[in-house]
Amino acid sequence: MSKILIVEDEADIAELISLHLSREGHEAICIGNGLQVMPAVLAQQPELIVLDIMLPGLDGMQIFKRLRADTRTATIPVIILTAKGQVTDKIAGLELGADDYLTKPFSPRELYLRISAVLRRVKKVTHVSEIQRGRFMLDRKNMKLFLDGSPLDLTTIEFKLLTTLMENDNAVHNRADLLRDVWGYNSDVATRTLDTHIKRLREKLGAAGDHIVTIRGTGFQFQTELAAPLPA
Amino acid sequence: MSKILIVEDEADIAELISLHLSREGHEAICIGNGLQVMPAVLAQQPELIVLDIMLPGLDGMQIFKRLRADTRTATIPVIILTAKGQVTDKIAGLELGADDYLTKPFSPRELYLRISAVLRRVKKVTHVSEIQRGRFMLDRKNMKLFLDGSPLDLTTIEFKLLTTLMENDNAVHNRADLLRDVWGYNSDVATRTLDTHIKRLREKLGAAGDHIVTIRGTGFQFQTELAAPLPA
DNA sequence: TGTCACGGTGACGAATCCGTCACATTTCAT
DNA sequence: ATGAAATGTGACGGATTCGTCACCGTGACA
Repeated sequence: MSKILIVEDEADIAELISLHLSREGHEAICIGNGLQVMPAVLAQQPELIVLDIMLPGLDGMQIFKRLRADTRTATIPVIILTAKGQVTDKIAGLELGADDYLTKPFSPRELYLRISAVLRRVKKVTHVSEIQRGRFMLDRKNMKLFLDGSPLDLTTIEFKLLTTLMENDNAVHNRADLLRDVWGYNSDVATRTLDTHIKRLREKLGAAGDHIVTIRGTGFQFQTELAAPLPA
Repeated sequence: MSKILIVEDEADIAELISLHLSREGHEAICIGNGLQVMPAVLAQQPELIVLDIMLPGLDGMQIFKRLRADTRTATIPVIILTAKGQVTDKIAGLELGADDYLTKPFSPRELYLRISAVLRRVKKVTHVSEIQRGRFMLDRKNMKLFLDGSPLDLTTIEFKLLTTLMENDNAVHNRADLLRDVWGYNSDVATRTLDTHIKRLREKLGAAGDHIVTIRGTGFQFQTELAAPLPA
């Protein structure tokens, strides 16, 4: 969850991006490309700026330069949007100062991924390809799961579901979130499908399936450390 | 130059390996197969472990499992040595977690080559879940490929194959390496299966399939930037 | 130019995967 | 205790995936 400022003149594009980002859990603020950008940045203190650089007017480049020149804003990461075919030397030179850039048309999903990448880089949160949770080890790179050191085959969906649960272990994942994270938001899969896959996962995990806990009325949870059963 | 820990009971073999490795510019440390392995690993922090798994006693397997179970050592690549004819189910199950294995007798040269291969592979591991290569963007986390910003569905194997090629783009991947990296060592898939999947990949990539280049007699290569066709 | 090995391609059958449904079981509020 | 809602479970069929094979095209080399 990060606050992101979108500087974009085309209202529909801005809205599309904004919608997508908020759906992914970010806070998106949109403003047009103009003189009011700097004040907005100072007021909002966004963690990242998406800047559409309208090349004809070069306004975007001016803004970008000013952002970099001002001590208060110089460290805010910027992702630059530019129309296709305008990846000129001007951009190429400028790009060195930007954290990333994207040419239109692009998918909102891709922008989101770039944003995630930049934020992760900036926050210095290294993304590890293996995640360890108690007896479990998830090897994302090879799509393998190890339980107590021995490998276990999962299907694509099972792996993704378990990964989602384990990334935030001991947290409650509600059904809607899980469906969105695993299947994507526009998927029309039935909510019961989730139950089926949970069941299949538990089956494959054997006794360790206990780690997947049902939160009735809400969703599911991966408990790395199981609560000890109460003594009788 | 990498620090390599050799766990081997037979002193002459250990010495042979050690000698050869140091001659090739590595730092080799030898210890016997026993309880002191884990402490040694933690103390030395080797970049790779060569583990002789004395099957009769199963000690090696215990050690290997412990290595994989411990967060501090789970990511250290391990090459397993085993006597010929002991490639049993036990090994087969275990092998999935190892990075490579070699049956005795073997030539020091071969071991060195395997070590180099593993180190090369491991060191190239980007801890970023998205990798960008020209017009392509691989999203490992979501197993998606973006071509010029639009998403493209790949199957598990296709994704893994392409990932392997793209991680070391512009390098030649020979058939044996690809088969091992994508399918695992013990897989008995025919070499032609690789061709079929290459074909399927190219198909899905459409015109951009050109980026997958055949190196006749050797293997395949992913070229991020295509060489411009010579003018007539 | 002819030969042959290597890689490209289309097809096919088996296996797996996956979404859905119906029914069973559990949980919770009343 | 009872009924409704949520979840567990087994089964089914369609879709996808995958490995293999036979045949074809092509490049390398003599």
